[in-house]
Parts: sequence; structure tokens; C-alpha cells
Amino acid sequence: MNSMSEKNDTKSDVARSDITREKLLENALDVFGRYGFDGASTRKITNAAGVNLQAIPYYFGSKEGLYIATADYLANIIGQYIGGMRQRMAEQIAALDATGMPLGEAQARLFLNEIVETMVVLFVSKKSEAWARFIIREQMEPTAAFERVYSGVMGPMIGLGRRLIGAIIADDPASENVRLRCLSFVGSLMVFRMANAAVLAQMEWDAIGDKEIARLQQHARRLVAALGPAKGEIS
Amino acid sequence: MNSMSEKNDTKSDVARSDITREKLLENALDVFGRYGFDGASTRKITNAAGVNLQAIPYYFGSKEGLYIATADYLANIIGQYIGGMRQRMAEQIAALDATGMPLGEAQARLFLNEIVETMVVLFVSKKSEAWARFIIREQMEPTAAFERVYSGVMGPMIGLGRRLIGAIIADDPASENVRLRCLSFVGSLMVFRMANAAVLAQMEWDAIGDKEIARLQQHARRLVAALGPAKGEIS
DNA sequence: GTCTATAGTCGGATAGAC
DNA sequence: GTCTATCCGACTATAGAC
Repeated sequence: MNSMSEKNDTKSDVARSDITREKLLENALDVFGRYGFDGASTRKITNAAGVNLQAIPYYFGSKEGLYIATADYLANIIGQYIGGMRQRMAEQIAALDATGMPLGEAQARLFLNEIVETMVVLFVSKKSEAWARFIIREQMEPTAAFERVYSGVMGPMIGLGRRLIGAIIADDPASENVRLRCLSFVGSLMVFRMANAAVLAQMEWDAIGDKEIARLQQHARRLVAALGPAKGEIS
Repeated sequence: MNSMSEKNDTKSDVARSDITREKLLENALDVFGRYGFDGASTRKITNAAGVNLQAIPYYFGSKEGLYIATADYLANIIGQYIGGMRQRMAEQIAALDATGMPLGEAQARLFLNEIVETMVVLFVSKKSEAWARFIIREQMEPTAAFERVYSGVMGPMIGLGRRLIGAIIADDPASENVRLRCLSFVGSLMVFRMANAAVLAQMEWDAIGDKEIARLQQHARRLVAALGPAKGEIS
């Protein structure tokens, strides 16, 4: 059924091989995210993964090769989590476009609500800590890995966000205004992941559990509800 | 007048001492922010500062001592940039409180507009790149340095933001709602610093120059204008 | 495919000359 | 106060046994 069982005589080797690769990537994501490329040592990664130090040059050529592979791996994981939702929405929107019907504001708000609720859960989940650290590092000091994560996940997702926000505030999704609004909207949620320490201090929370997640989801829905056409500025 | 000229015979030494310290802190901020504590090497820092490698153990005891001192230095610098504005506003608000008069919505919006315009300039300035990197690292993996930056600058600033947003959306500044709204508001601006790479890609900007700063300031004012009482949620 | 041994480099900290 | 010289540990990558 899967690639692990093509041949009987190599089955266990291939399986071990895949497990070692997977473990390495999993732990590389965590350690690279935590300490950065320079700060992360291959020893730390292989120890955490429970594999031999030589597995890195063997499977990925070098530490740098592992880093790039980790970026692809990350884009892949996130894609698995949100790709289905994104594709479903993109298809429904495309179907509307095909009929010439505009995407309605109410429908867009429903879609956006679904997205933000998923995002909030993702942002505060234990596993996304590592992902977020990796991505934020790449944002600050982009390497060759950034392009892989951006074009694989972030770009398409922001594109969908622009489309939805455009429908909600009745503006062209390609306009500067919608782009800025969309980025700010993402920021208004992302802050709960990126500024984790400050958030906990401000909210006087010890940690983010089920109660806090529910609170954040409510807050996220309110942010969606607060989206509206631009008002006049003061001064 | 200042500590540089207490004695004539030691004047030049003390001055050199201060210059060396200052150069070290300045470059430590950049290098630590860029590579993190582990990734940053003392050789990188002293080379960039143009001082001897031994200056670090001499002045700061150790690499770790330099890191802590760098956090204080950073809190100090940022305080110099925004402390005046913050204090002026805090005093005017305190004066209102003393008379029992509430902080008006229009006044709060004016204050907030001034803050966001300053923040935008700060966020995209070349020098704040290093500051932002340092702070974001601390957010993700807080060390002893976080408390110094948070209580020195971030905490007071967020407190002011909560007060202003509370006045604008007519809610208690201590409420969960205002705390969350304030954090999200900060995030909606901070995204332009933190997600720099994604922002440039989305906006199709090569870099952030005067034109882009003006555009971001306009956008920030619109975000202030968009702040309002909570609306009903959908679904 | 996985292991041990090791080469070669770079890290932080110390000692001591000036 | 600042420099050179140096120790010692940790790092990545390679060679070769099994």
C-alpha cells in the first residue's frame, strides 16, 4: 500500500531509513527553530532524534542540506494541516468566479472565521511552537529556505486572505489597501504566537490551555466581525 | 560635567573605556540579534566593534554578562526614543484622571495616531532591525534578558495602549477584551517588522523607503480609525 | 546502513607581557 | 587598559571497520 513495503527483502531497511530521516527532520525543525542554523549543532539534533551523528551527512549531505530539507518538510506539514481547508475554499471561490457571481461578504466572513479559528488552534499548539520559531527566524534573516516555506504555504494562504478581506471590505484584493489590511489582520493573530512571552505577561496567563484557546477564538471572530470598509482618518 | 572628565590624568582612559564599552554593546546587539546567544561568537562581536577579544571578559565578565548588559542597553535606547512621548501622554492622562474627567475618545485617537506614526518609523528604520531581532528572539525563547526589556519598555507602552484603546472602544482598560484588542493592535503594526520578508513579497516592494513609510503611516492611521466598539460575531 | 575513530577548525576563557 | 599567546572543549565532516 505504501512505499514501506515494495520489496520483502529490503522492507525493514527501507522502513528504518524512512524512520531515521523522519526523526532527523522532526528534531532538526525543533532545534534549528530554537537555536538558529549556527546555534544548532548536529550533535543536538542527532541526540534528540536518537540517531547516529553520521546520519546527517549520510542522508542530507551536510548540515546545510538538512536545513533546506527541514524547510521543505515544514512546508509539507503545514500544508497537510491547512492545505485541505485552503483548497476547499479556493475551489468554492473558483466555482463562484466561473458563474460570474461575486463572492458575498457574508460567505467571506464565514470562510475567514473558519480560517482564523483553525489558525488560532495552530498558533498555540505545542507542535507549532517549533514551526513558528523556524519561520520567524527565516523572516528575520531569510535564507534559501524562506522561498520554500513562502511559496509553499504562506503565499497561497495570504492570497486567499486577500480575496476574502477584499470581499468583506468591498475593495480590490490586488489593491495596496487590501494587501496592507490583510497583512495587519494576519499580524493581529500572529502576535499571539510571536510575542508569546509578552502575551502571557499581559493576559496574566500561565500557559495557553483549552480555556485560553476558546477565548482567543472568540477574540479572532470579533476581529473578523470588526473588519469593515475604511473609515475616515482623524487629523 | 560628565563622568568622562573627573580627573585630568585619567580622562583619556576613562573615555576610551566608555567608547569600548559602547562599541561592544552596539555590536553585541546586532550580532546577538542576528545569530542568537549561541550562534553569536565573541570574535564576531569584537571584530565588528573593532576591539580586542579580551574586552568582553574584562568589561562584562563573560559572554553571558555581555548579553544581559546588551538587554539593558537596548531597553535604554528604546526608552530614549519613545520614553518622552510616553511620559508626556501619561502625564496628560494622569492630569485628566486627577480632575475626574474621563479620557475622551477623540483625544485617545489623537494620542494613538501619534504613537502609531512613531512606531511605524521606528519599525522600519535600519537601526530597529537589530533591536527587533533581539526582542523577537527573546519572545520566542525568553532568557533573563526578557524581563529587562519587558518591564523597561514593552510593559509600560502596552499599558498606555490599553488605556487609549479602552477609551476608544469604551471598555475597561483592565478587561480581557481590551487586553486582547491591544495585543492584536500591536500585532497589526508589528507584522511589518516581524514578517519583513513576507511583507516585501506581498507588497511587491524592494525595500521600505520614504514612500513606503508614508503609506504604512496612512495605513496605521486607518487602523486607528477602524478601532471601535465590538460588533456582533457571525455564526 | 550504522558504527568508532579521528582530522581539522573554531569556540570562550585565562595568563602574562607591555 | 589593551595586547599576544595559549589552553581546552565542542564543532562538522571524513575514513574505514563491521
